[in-house]
Amino acid sequence: MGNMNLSEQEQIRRESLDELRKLGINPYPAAEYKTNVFAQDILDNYSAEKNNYPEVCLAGRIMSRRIMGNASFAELMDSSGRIQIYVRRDDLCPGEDKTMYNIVFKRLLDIGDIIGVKGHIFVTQMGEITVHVDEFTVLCKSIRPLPVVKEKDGVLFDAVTDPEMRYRQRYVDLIVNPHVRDVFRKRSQIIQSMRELFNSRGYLEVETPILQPIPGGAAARPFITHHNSLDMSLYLRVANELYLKRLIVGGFEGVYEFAKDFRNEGMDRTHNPEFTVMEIYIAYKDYNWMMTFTEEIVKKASLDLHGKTEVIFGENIINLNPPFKRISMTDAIKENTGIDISGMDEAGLRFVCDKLGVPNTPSMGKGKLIDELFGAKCEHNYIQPTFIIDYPTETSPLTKMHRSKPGVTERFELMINGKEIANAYSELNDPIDQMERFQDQLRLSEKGDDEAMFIDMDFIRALEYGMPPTSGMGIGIDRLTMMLTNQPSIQDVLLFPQMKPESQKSKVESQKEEYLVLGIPEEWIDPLKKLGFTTITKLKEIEKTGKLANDLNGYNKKNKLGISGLSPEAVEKWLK
RNA sequence: CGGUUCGUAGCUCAGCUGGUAGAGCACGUGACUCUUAAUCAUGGGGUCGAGGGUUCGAUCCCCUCCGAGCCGACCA
Repeated sequence: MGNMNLSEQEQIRRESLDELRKLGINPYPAAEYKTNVFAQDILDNYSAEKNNYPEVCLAGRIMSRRIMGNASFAELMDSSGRIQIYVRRDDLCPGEDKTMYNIVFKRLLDIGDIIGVKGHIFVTQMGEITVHVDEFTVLCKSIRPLPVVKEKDGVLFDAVTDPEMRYRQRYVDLIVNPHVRDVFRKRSQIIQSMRELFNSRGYLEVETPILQPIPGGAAARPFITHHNSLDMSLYLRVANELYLKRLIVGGFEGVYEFAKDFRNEGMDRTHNPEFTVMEIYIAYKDYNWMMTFTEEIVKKASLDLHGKTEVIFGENIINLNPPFKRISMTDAIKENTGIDISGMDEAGLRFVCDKLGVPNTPSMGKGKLIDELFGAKCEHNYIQPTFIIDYPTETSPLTKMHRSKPGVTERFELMINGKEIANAYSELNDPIDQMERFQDQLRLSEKGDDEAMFIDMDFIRALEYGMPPTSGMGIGIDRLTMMLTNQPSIQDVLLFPQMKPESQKSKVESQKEEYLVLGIPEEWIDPLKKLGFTTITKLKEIEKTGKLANDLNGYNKKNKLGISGLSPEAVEKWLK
């Protein structure tokens, strides 16, 4: 008896699994399978004259099959790519016993199965480099049918594009959409490129706490968790900034961390609750130096990835060749709105916001209003890389005051494609100023700003011992990857983007006897279950017996079951 | 959180004014020793996202819920 919950194809594959075992073939062998080549190597380097691949051994997943009488073709996909294989019955089975071809290869293997093959290379009449298989080994039987994607002349047929399937079952996405694997290889290359640069400068890669007693370093709603033995709340970090600066206090010249941060905010095309940021802090530097360094980081990443500094993003071509434009926030607002806000007080700024239709609330102070203005009217216009510099003091509580301009701080954000990619400061190292800024944040919080920062007294204590002048920078790895791989959604650069859980269907079913007891004829039990009445409880809930009789008769007719018809009265008796 | 579109076979999708669903691929069986979106013949496969309402009858109309996408709000 097959399992009711399995599809026909799944049942057939499980039967194949059993048959393999009966033939003495372990469908999930334990032993190492030694390969000596990847598919792409062969395709790139094979030469018929040199016969440079006399004996190959490779392993991969069967992606397509073209079965003929006594010889077949299939495609094998390994981590490098796909290669065609050719299996001929009399080569595979030189003796009398043709089981391995006739039964195992033709009948028991399926698309999705993983096998290893040994053989030699030849070129078909159609000119395709192909592995002529002398021997194959079953390495893993797949019992769930894989979506079949076909391709001709570069055009895909039946490609899996449903985002829900792609993100929930990323493993399937990675199997059937090779370009997806490529995006994640590039993501890794970007991180590698940055790490190489930092290490070559002698900066130290470190790890700092993810579970923090105070969620400092950024203004964002945190996730809260609980530590049982300490019996205290802990927060998942929203940033690692304050810990990295403690390490600069401790005497390291430069420290960096590729960090997962967590923010309990909304999700959209550029936001995921957990995301990756690279933060770096370097002693004796300022934000001007850091701008140049940031240019170098971005340029190198692009060169390492593409060999050039121009990248295509959507409809735009972005030029990542330094120097990038630098413009102060005030000038940016002037450039985009024609309004010069320099020297304006809170009331003046609020008037400007209202005039331009920028939403604002009474709890917003000067800095916040400027920020809103920039976010609503300017940010999206900076497609080419642009450093926006000199942010208002109020919204930059960890940043040093500007050396000459009053009311602003030495801070920059790098905008590319209208989105923030990086954020950096000349770090505030005056402990008394820092304490006052924290207290300002506390006052904002009391005024109703739920994004204001917490006060971290231990961080103040560290600054009191003295932190050298330092510049720090954080760069959003997800967004940088999006930009460099031309992906419009953050979900496309995260292997496992956050999703709501799938609802689990209950699989409880009533037994046959329970139906019989009610006087339901045996032949009607299956139709009842098929119509959704998998439990007696569900059946008892029905009120219109006429409809049920109608449904059952309809099912009988449709499926040509040949059961004699039911009257509504008979059905009514079951449910009395 | 609001607006909007969507959810049908393993996959990609049709489905008319409401009458219990079709195709291609995939799968089963048979044929075929260079195929490649293999081909030819033939067959099976569906609680039409879940629940409720209207109706003699709902994949279709109405309501609620679940999940997804897009747009907006929020997220400096």
